[in-house]
Amino acid sequence: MTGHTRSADSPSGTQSIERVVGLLRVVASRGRHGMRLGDVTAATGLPSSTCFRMLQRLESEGMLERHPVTRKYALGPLLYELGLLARPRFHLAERCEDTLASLAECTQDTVYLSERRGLEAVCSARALGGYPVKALTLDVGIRRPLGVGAGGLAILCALPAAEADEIIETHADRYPKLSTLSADRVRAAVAEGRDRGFAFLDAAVYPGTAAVGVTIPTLAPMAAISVAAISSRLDENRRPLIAAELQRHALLLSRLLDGGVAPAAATDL
Amino acid sequence: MTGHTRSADSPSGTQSIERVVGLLRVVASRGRHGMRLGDVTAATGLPSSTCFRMLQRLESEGMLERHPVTRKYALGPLLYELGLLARPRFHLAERCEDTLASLAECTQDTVYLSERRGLEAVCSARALGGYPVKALTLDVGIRRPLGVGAGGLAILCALPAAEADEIIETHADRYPKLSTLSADRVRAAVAEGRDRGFAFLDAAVYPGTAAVGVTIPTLAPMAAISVAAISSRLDENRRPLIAAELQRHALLLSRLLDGGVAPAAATDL
DNA sequence: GAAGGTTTGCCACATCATGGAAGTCTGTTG
DNA sequence: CAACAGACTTCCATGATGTGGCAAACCTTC
Repeated sequence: MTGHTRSADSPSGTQSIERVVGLLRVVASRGRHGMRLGDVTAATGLPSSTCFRMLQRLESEGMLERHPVTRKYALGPLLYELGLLARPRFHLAERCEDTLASLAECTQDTVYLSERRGLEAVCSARALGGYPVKALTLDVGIRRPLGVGAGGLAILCALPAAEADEIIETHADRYPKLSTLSADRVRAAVAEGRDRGFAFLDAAVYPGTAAVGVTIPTLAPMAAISVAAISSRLDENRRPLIAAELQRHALLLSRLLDGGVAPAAATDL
Repeated sequence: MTGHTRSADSPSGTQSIERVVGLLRVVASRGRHGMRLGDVTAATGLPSSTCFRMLQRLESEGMLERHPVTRKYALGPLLYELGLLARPRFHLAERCEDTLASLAECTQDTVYLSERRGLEAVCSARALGGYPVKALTLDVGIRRPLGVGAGGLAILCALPAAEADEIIETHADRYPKLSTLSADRVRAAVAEGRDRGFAFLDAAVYPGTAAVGVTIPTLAPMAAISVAAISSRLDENRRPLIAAELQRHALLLSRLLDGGVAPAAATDL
């Protein structure tokens, strides 16, 4: 129970569900790569035997799937199928599609849409630019602690300082595991981001890549868009230009969306 | 624990996971309609207090979502997001797309692809024909007991008689809840289907609609395609023609797929 | 206003998950 | 090739954890 610490209140007997969902989220955090048993135990802090048993059962139920040779666990077919039925009524990603594409076209780089989910951000859409060296650091669906990645960082920047700090503190031990970041570096990046007006990270997860992010104004601290590229394409000169373009498009999105506001995202906070 | 009875062996301590997944599957069986608490307790046989607690927690985790006014539970956003990452490597639906479309075009009616998952069939793809009155009895992602629906029925027909009987017996009490069928009627339909060479159901789930189904030869009893329409379009005259067309396309699919065989589907049986 | 369905709470009980430790399988290293 | 280390799997006694029965407050709905 490292990362996914949530609503302090465990209303009543349901530890097991919390754990199950936690496991799924942990596995999801690695995307389609999958994780070995050891990785999972490390990430969750659960004893390996407990972990193994649960993963095993989740696999036999089809929620997970394990590569026979690598022995890595990945999200399974049942989840895919359930997902087909779960398409939310308010589908932010869908409504942003065109704007993201436009941003990708004018920056030539990779554009991401991130939505806040509790203490994490989930990448819910992606658009590719034309530049031949692409920073595909993230797949659609991957969730990471707020602060890892420019989108999540922008969300932190938009949050009340106290809340942001609390979140960073909660994730303190996860940052180093997933990135070159530390709680301190995240705090610093948030502070800089607040001053500057946009979030920026260089080589946070993958060396040689960087990203700029801003929140979507009307969606307050719940959603952000970001542009990722190789570091050389986000140097001091180009960075502000990209940020301006991001802000322009974020504003466009705000207008586009102003009718309906996302009710979904309110999982818990 | 009505329907989703599975692998007799509960290897070890994991009842809770079995239950959780069972709940999700139950909710999924109603598609995006959602179910009230009462429906869920009825479908699972679990005491309402237990059921309520679990559903509540699943909701707070984002796995489920409940309509604030209807109070119906439906699959939640987290499942959608996890589903994005779980797209299986062997994506049968994707490979069948064109063939299904062709079948829809030549029959003018609705075409479904069903895959066996344990004791159920999941609808994994759909193609619409041009005829203006469409039988959209099924959404992609919905899973139902084998025997409800022409696709699942065709799979039963392709199974060894003993196994099919066992499955039907297992579902005996679910059939009446989901359809106008009974275990006996399913058994009869399977027998007829075996003789006839294709599965046929009329007014099984929705009055006035009917469907014809056949399995995909090389995918043995794991996948089927079916055509659904209003009953009047599937009378004694047209039915064999449709069946022939189905068989032709099933054969096409077999050829198309013969390279790779579905390794995934082996959840459990 | 009565009837059904839902939500909360309570609590004794035993089931069920737990996790330490021991066994087995890798594939890695000397 | 042998022996090791690390990761994976199994086993089992223990007690924490979820369970489900009951009943009371609550809403809707008919």
